[in-house]
Amino acid sequence: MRTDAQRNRTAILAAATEAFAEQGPKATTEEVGIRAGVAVGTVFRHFPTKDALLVAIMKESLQRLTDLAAEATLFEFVSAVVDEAVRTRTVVAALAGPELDVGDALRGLTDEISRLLKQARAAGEVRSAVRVDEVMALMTAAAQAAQQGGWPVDLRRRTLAIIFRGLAPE
Amino acid sequence: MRTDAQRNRTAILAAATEAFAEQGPKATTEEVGIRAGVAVGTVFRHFPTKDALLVAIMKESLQRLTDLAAEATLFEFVSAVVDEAVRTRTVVAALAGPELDVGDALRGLTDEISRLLKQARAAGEVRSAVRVDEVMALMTAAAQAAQQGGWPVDLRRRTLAIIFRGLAPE
Amino acid sequence: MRTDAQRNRTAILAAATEAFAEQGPKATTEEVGIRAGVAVGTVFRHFPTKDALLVAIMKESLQRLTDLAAEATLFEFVSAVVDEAVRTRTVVAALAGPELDVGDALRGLTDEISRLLKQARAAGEVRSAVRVDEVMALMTAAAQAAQQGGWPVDLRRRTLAIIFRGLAPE
Amino acid sequence: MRTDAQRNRTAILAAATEAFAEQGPKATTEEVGIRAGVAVGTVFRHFPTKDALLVAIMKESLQRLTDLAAEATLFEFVSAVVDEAVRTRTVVAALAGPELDVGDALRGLTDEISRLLKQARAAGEVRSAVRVDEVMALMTAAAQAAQQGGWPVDLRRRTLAIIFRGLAPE
DNA sequence: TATGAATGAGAGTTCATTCAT
DNA sequence: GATGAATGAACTCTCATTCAT
Repeated sequence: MRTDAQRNRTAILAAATEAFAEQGPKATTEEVGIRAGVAVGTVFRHFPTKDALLVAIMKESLQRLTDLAAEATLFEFVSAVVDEAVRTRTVVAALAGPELDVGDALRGLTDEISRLLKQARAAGEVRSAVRVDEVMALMTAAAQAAQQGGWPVDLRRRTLAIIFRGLAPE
Repeated sequence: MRTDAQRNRTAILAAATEAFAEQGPKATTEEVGIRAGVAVGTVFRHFPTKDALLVAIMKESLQRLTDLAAEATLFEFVSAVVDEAVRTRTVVAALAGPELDVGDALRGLTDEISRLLKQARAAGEVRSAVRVDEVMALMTAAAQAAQQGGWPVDLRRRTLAIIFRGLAPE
Repeated sequence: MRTDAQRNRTAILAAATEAFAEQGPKATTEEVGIRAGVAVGTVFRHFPTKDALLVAIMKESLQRLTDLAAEATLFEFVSAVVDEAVRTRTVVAALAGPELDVGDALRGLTDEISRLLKQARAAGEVRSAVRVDEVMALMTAAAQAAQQGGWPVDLRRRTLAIIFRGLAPE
Repeated sequence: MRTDAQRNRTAILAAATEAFAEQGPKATTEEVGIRAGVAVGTVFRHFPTKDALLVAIMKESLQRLTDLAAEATLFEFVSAVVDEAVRTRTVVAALAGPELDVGDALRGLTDEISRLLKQARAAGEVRSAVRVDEVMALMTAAAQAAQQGGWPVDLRRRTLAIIFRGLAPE
C-alpha cells in the first residue's frame, strides 16, 4: 500500500495548499481531509500536527523556488517568488516570520539570492551598497502584500519595477 | 451613566490596542476585559463582536495616520505608517485585505496619499509616472512585512530608502 | 451570580463523584456536565482540567476522612476509609499512587493515622513493633481491593478483623 | 504457515506482557506490535480486541501461578502472587474485578488456594475459622496495592507477615 | 497470513457570545 | 449599564479496529 499512501500524502499536501490558500492557516484539519478525500486520522497519520502540515507545505514552496533560482537573474527570481506567493499563499508565512520552524529550507533560498545579488552587482545592475537582507525584505514584502491584497499581474509588475529602479546604480 | 460608559469605552479600546499589539488578533476578549478592568460582558456591550472591536482599533489607527498626513511629506508619511503597523499589528489587516470592513476609513488615508503624491511630484521628488496605487501597494507591503517579520528600525529605514529611490526622477 | 456559581460548583463535584464512582476516572467530562445539569464549558470554568476535577474530589474525600479521625479508634478509622473507598472509588487513587498530585491532603490523613496508631499502642491493642507505613499499606490495600472487587460489607468486616488480629499483641 | 503464526502469537504475548507491565493497560496496540516486530493487523488477527489480548496475558499469569501452587505452602504461594502482581501489572485486574472475563482461569487458582488453606489448617498454621474468600481477598488486596503503590520488597514482606499473623491460631 | 494505511468516533479543551442577576 | 457565569460549537489530536493490497 506504499503507492496509495504516497498518493494520499500528495493529495493531502495539495488539499492543504488549496485550503490554506483560500482560508489562511485557520483552515481546519478536517477541511483539509475532506478536500483530499480522506478522514482526519489519515491527515494526522501523515503529518503529526497541524503545524507539521503547514511546515511541509512551506518547505515544498521554498524548495520549488530555490530550484528555480538556478536559471534566473535576480529580477526574474524575485518576480517568480511573488508569483508563487500569489498562487500558493503559504510561502509568505515562511518568508515573513519565524513562527513556524522550517529548518534549513529558508537557508537554501537565502543562499541563492545572495548569489544572484553578487551576480547582479558584478553586472552593474545593482548598486554595490545593496545588502542581502534588504533584497530579502523587499521581496518578502511584495510577495506577502501581493498575495493578501490580490494584486493583479499588472500591479505586481509595476511595483517590482519601482523596487528594482531603487536597487539600480546611479 | 454617560460618563462612566464613555470612560469604559476608551479603556476597552486602549486595552484592546495593547492586547492585540502584543498577542495579535488571537488575544482573547476576556484578556481585553481584564486589561481594561472590565468584565467581558461590558466589552461586548460596547462592541457587539470581536471583529467590531478590531475594526474600531483599525479605524482609530487609520484616523490617527490620516491626521498625521497634514503636516508631513510623502516620505515621512509612509515611514509613519510602517512604524504604526509594527506597533499595532492591526492596521496592516485594514491596508492589506478586505477581510474586515473598515468602511470609509481607508478612503481618507488614500486621499491624503494622493495629495502628498501630487505634492511630491510637483516638488520634483517623485517621477510623474508614479501612480497612487503603486505607492499604496509599496507602503502596504513594507508595513505588512515589517510587522510580521519584526523588522528592526534600521531595516525599515534602509528598505524605505530603496523604495523612495525607485520613485525618484531620473 | 456568586450563589448560582457556588451551587453549580457543588453540583459538579457531586456529579463528578457519582460519575467517577460508577465508571472510574474514564468517565467523560461531558458526562459529568450532563449529570450536573450544566454544559461542558461550565465544568471547565470551575475546574480547568479533568485532572483538577479528579484532584478536587480526592481532596474532599481525604478531608472528610481526616475530620472523621478525630473521634475514632484506629480500627474504626480504617473501617471508615474502606467504606468511603467503596463509595467514592477515587480516594483509592490518592492513597494508592502519586499519579495525581493532591498536595498536602494526604499529609493530614497520615498524621491522623500516626496519632491513632500511637494511641492504640498505648492502649495495648497493637504491638509496639507495628509501623505506620504498614498500617497505611494494609489500609490502602483493603480499600482498593474492596472498591474494585465490590466487597460486600460482610467480607470487608471479616478481612479487617484478620488484619487487626495481625496487628494485635501476643 | 502454522509455525510462523505460532511464533508470532508467542512474540505478541511476550511483547504485550512487557508493554503492559511498563505502561499499564493504556499501552497502545501499535506499541505492542512494534515490540513484537509485527504490524498492528497481525496483533488483531491473533487477538480480536485489545481486551482479548489483556485477557490472554492474565490467563497466562494465572496459569503460571496455579502451576506454582503445586510445590508451595500457603504463605509461599501468596507471596509469589504478590511478586507476580508487581512484575506484570495485569494479574491484579483479573483478581480484583470482573471487568475482564478470564473465564475458568481464576477457578484453578481458587482451587489451589482452597487446597493450600486446608493443608495449612491441618498443619495448625491457620485458624479453622478462616475461609477461602478471606484469603483470596487479602491476597488480592496486597497484590493490587503492592503493584499500584510500588511497594518495595521489604514492605511486601512486613505486610504479609501481619496478614499471616492474623490468620494464625490462638 | 501479514501488512500498515485508513477510518472515524470520541476526548479534552478553548472562547466568542449570551443572559440572568 | 455592568457583571461574570453559562453556553456549546469548534478544534486538535488519539487510538482501537477494519480492510485493501
